Amino acid sequence: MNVSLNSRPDLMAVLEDQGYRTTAPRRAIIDLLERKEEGFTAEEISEELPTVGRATVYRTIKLLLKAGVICKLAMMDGAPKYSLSRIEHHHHTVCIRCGNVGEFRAATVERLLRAIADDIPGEIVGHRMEFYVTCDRCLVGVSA
Amino acid sequence: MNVSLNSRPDLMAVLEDQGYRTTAPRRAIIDLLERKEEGFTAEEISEELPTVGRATVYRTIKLLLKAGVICKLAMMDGAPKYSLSRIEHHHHTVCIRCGNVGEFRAATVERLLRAIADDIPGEIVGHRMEFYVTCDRCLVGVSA
DNA sequence: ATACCACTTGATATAGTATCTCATTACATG
DNA sequence: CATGTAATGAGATACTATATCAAGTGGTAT
Repeated sequence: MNVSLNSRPDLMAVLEDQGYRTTAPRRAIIDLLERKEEGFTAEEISEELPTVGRATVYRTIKLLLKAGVICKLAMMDGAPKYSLSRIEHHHHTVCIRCGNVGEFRAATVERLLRAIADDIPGEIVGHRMEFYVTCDRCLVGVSA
Repeated sequence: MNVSLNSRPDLMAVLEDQGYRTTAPRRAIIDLLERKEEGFTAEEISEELPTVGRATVYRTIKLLLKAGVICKLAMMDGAPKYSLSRIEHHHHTVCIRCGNVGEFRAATVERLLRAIADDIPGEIVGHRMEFYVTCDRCLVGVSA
């Protein structure tokens, strides 16, 4: 068995566990996503899979979002982008130059989130946190 | 002089300082915004000012955003909302039930932001942070 | 194998947010 | 108060996403 070759969860299996059927379009979308290492847009997926309807692309993305295996995040200008979730609870860095998405998981953030709950009136049900950066690669590119 | 009656900056004056003209549509929009205590959408403003063109509403909002006197934030589902900036560097709480927007400024957040810069590769140029809550008023309403 | 039927799909229309175009209007300066 | 430029409004357009609904398909029980 080659399961251990890839530590990422099989996205299709995740959907199956939730009772969704394995269909050709979903396979195609998921196969493509699993090869995207650095974030993607819905339109990009749709364009790269001309045989799959746009609605199906958006529907599948939404299923994966609900399952928690991908994240939706916002570029600095608010434009949406998606990213595979590789680690448990994390946040994102987005390069404002090349658009690449990174994940990080800082213990300080976890502590902050707990501490902040006391400062905020009401009951926290979720949060959103993104850091916009110029990534190392782009920093080099600029000076080159 | 009644300047001290209101600690908020005069939004029109802010735009004037940047070289923008004082026009009737801008006055109307800004007068309305200054009475909005809990966040607003662009469409809402447009509907409440039928005599002002939608494009002008969006244009003016964009000017105020650039000037930093209002903030654009995202509801949990990604829907955009705007809010007057009352305090210097702050973040937002958004009630997922009633949509009201709150501001908070936690010292812990400031410390986090500085600490996290070391954990993140590249150069941080901005961030986004929103907390989704059920506000006290809605918590009460639920149990009532 | 095969028939069944609910789940899925794709094409299209539609919704929501926002910007662009460009002829017309109006501000503020001289 | 004439003038030039900034600003406006109406409508077209872009972009992200969802709704609709007839047609197709996957998984299950024969």
